[in-house]
Amino acid sequence: MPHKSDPPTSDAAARVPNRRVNPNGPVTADDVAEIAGVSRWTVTRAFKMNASVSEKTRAKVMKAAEQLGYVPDLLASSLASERSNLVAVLVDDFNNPHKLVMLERLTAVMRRAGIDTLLVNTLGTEDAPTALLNASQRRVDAAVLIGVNFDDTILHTALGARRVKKLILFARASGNADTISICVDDVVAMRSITDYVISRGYRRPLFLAGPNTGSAHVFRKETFVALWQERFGTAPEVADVGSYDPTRAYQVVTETLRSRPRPTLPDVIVAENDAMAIGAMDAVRHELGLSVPGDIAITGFDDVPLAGTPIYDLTTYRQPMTEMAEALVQVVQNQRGDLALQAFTGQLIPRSSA
Amino acid sequence: MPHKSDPPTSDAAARVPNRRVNPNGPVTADDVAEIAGVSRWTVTRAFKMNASVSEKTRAKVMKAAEQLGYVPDLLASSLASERSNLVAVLVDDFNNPHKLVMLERLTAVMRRAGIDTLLVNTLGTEDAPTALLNASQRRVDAAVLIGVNFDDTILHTALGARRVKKLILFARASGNADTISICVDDVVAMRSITDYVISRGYRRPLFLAGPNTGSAHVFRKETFVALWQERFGTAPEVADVGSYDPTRAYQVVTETLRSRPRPTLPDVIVAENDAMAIGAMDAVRHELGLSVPGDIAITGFDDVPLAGTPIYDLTTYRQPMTEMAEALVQVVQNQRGDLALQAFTGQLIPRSSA
DNA sequence: TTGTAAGCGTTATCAC
DNA sequence: GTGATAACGCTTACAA
Repeated sequence: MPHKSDPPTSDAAARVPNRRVNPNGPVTADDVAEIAGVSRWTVTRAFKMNASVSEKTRAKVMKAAEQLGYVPDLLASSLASERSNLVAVLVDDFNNPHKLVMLERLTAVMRRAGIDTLLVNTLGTEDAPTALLNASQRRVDAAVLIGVNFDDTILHTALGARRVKKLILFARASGNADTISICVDDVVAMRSITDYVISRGYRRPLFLAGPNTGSAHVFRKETFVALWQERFGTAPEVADVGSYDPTRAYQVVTETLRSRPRPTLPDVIVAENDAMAIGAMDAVRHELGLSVPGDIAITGFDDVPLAGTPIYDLTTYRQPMTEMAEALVQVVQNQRGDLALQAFTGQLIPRSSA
Repeated sequence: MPHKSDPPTSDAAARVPNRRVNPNGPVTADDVAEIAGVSRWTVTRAFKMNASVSEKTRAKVMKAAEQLGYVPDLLASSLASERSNLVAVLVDDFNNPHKLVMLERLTAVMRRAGIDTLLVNTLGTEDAPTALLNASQRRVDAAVLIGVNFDDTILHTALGARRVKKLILFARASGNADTISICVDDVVAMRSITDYVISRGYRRPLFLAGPNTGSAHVFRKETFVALWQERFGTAPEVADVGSYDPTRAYQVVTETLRSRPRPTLPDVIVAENDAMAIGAMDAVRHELGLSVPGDIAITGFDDVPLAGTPIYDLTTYRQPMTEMAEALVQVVQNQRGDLALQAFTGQLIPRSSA
């Protein structure tokens, strides 16, 4: 046993297991074990919820731990076990303020569940697979995509034999059957928006569509068009903005409507999300000199903070973020792994813009 | 040597080091080493930048790694070494859209430097110490505070003997000498805003102040008041909003100015940040029915995306986020650890609001 | 330049 | 309910 031969160290105590050489170093479970007079494993158990430890022993351990300032090392724990309690959240679009709302809910709910968040900026669409690989190197329990331009087919290919255990689309439906998706039911949501718009008497809608991504798609445009067609027999006008950028929406609305005779203007703009709705409203007021909703009404989707301000007061649709985040936690913790798609129902928030 | 006695496994090969028992498990450096015909340590070296490996050996290793789909395990690496290349970013205020800009810059710059971001939602001010402790359990190389309500004195106390190696305040000055702070020089910034306001002929300012936090303070109000006093011999009017909330700013501006005779109204509102400036502008237009800048001009601070839109077109001050993020990386990587305070200079962005 | 042996601080397994 | 021992996959120190 060559590795058991006499070490060159002068101090024999340095070789004795369960004895700290450097009393100033980080406190480990061994230190606590020694003080508490139990084994290291018992210390570990005391820090777990469902472990079989007698209350007496646990109290003894906790006292020693507090005394020493011991807290379990999550890194060592992750290495030794199958779970890291770490989830990567990949974001590729930091322009939409709704991302901040999502991040807030996600981090709050996950932290309460003992899950930490690795925030990964994909630095542009092309980089997403690399970002995912990077996250996998930290052994995340799951990777959550809350961006818009991800193509989960590409991601799956890129992942290949990698060890990202779960790939979850958040607030976005997936065309890919083996990708878990947690989102609102776009059909239900658009139906309630469409019903509202119709009930308010609007008859010349302009639908403002966002980016047309591959599989991580929202089905809002398709749904609205289908419902309108079904109801009135005519297809509604659609303008493609191409991205969820309010500035682009501003430009597209301006270009689309600027030189039109008044009677041919839409009476309502139905935007795929609030960011575009806000850009559209700015354009209607600022560039076209028209009033909202007097001349043109507007609806959005997401209920970003700005939508609730008196300036915009936007009629929109709110997704149940907390519920969705809680579902995500359950999926990560394997309490709901069977469901590939989880569709939630949000609520219409009627305000004065439409 | 009891632990070296015959194992119950039927296959003797399972006991031989450097040989995989389960060929389907995760690929380790040992696997690559075997294929490449080198030692595990050489494989590790090949994946480091400044390691002393011959190009030939490295090529051999990389080929084997690619073939096996090997990537280094950052968790194991962190456990074994002193560096985790992981930085915790603590946020306690997800309402300010500027946070999204900061997060974008921070994550982008850090990721390019090989540093991953742990996003920690402090769930309210009281929870900050717990959040920090939580981050320390992941052995982060540094904790960055980009919130506004942190009191780094409390944090320091709470930290005590914990192993958060560095505590860094980002975009916020510190009153605490042993806390590193990376931010713009508020005095320089406010001087350029004040000079601009004065040069445009405004003489009846209203300063809109944010929360008055303990040590993680901004010195914008103090600076503006001092400069104005110095220049005109009179103290400018100040209204305390108490938080960086546009809705609060909206209310405060409305209440403060609503019933005032026109000649006593301010001719310019200098807000401590864009969020408040935007709320103020909405109030001036919507509640007071006045025009900007015709009746009342407005300036902000941060240059959030919304500030650049035609509706607000806000005169503001832009912080050099990328530079600041790069400085942060250098601090984290110990290339600048000597500096306690790093003050950057941003630039005034003149627009039509003032 | 490359290899060997001993950790890093947990968890897993299986005894007692 | 509790304890001993071997992983987990890498880095450090030192030897070759």
